[in-house]
Amino acid sequence: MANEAKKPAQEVGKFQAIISHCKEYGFIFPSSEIYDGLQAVYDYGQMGSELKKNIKDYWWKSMTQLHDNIVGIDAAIFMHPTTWKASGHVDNFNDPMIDNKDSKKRYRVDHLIEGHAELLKADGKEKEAEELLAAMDALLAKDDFAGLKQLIEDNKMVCAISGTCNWTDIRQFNLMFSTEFGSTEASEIPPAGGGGANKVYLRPETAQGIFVNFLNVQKTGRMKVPFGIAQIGKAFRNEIVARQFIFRMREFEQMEMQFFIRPGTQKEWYEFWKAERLKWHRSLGIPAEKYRYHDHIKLAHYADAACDIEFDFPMGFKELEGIHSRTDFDLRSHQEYSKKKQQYFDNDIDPATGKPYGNYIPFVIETSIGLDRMFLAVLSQAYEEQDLSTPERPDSRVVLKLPASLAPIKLAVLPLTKKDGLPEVAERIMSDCRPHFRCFYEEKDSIGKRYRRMDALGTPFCVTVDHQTLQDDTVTIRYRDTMEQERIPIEKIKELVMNAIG
RNA sequence: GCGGAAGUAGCUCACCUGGUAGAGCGACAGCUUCCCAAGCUGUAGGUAGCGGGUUCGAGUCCCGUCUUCCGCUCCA
Repeated sequence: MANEAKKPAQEVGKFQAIISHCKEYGFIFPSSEIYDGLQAVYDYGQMGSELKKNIKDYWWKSMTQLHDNIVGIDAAIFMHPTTWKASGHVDNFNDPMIDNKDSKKRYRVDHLIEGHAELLKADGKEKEAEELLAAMDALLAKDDFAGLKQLIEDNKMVCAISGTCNWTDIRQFNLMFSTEFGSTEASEIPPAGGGGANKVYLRPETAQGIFVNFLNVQKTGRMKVPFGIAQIGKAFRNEIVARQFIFRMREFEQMEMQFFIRPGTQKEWYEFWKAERLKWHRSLGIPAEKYRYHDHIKLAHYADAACDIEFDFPMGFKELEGIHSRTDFDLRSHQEYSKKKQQYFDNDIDPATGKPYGNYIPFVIETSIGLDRMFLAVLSQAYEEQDLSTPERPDSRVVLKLPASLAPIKLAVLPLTKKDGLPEVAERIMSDCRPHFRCFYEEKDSIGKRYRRMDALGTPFCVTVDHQTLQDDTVTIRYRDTMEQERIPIEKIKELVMNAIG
């Protein structure tokens, strides 16, 4: 990843301010806060859960409703343990680590040993290098950490920084959280199919729920390639360093879509979804310069092309969404492990041969966006501290310029005073609008104070009922972003808000 | 994981050299106010992160621990 210039202190301050704002106005709370919190876990509050849900709905609708060839599913978080063998998560993401006690530098054990093997080769000791790597593979396969440490010490492998051979014991870094399946602990009952048979994982990505249901959906939905399956759901990953608020959490939510295509067409579909996804982001009205692509050079084990859509967060440009060309890796792997064919029969005529394309394992283009990251992107883009001071007196406001379609509350209904029959009129407006979108009624405090409170929550519209309303059935509508207001008939309110929220 | 800083009311902070906690904002109830916060009255809210030690007495000194933030490291 390209190195970013450090954000100025002002931006760091803005990030802090956003975090505080989130807590103070009921968007996001630290998990289990009364017990000092749980590292890298957060709860969404009364406002945050609305905003989050609106982002979800916006994505879901644009993916499924607006694409005839994409359907949604909601797969379970628990999956058969073999799923994660097939996906490569068990083998590829369980990295034994070792620390040098002098330099405090941490290494992946395999990287350390492979590095040493390279040195041997450079010395012309090809045979020794091969033997070393073979010994490592054998020990890794057995999870023999003591043996691996012995191997490192026997070969006098030293830390590049400290130059010493003073190592800690080897520890395992587990990407996935695991738990016990069944009501009895594993130790009390004999494992059904070998050791650890009762161990299940909390899924580290939602994608596998889609892959294992590929044929279910294709057949029951009579889907024809190319088609997509979308899913929104929780995923869980142990993070080495989990920080930066909701940007990197241990429990997070993904919005993924796997698009199944004819082999050989992956390049064009990859480009298609790359462009399509950026279009989606821009449709929210966020400026284009806040986004950029970042192509991956080093690819994950399942991909033949990958890029991120990065967003200019308060702490710099960071990954928001990934678009990956996953080849047929996942379906092919599931076919091998499950012994169930994961093929699709394509009846379309191949112009090259004049015959149907026939049976094949589809290739896959994945779009995967972090819902929590999207939340943070939307919020940090919307957050603004404004200085409204006049020569007479200082004044300021905090406003969330959220897209109206995403705002937790769409309309505030405010009687100018709480007597003279104004609340009764306001209540009528509430009853009229409540079924259609989220409204908020407030009669306490001065009108200005109420406007500012709504600004802080990102409410795009406030209507105020005053004495003139009693005469001519009009109200003042006040716009959040411009703070301008105008007079409109009561019967126009609903229509105006509905148009704005799409 | 390493280094640095910080943890006192919902928020921002004060209490200097140890004597059983204060302010502003916010919240709530009311008054006032007829269109953009900080007008008036009243009320609620803290065993000073947690544990231990020193002391007649600790928010204040010492040790430990947890959490958060900043930097470095690491990372799919």
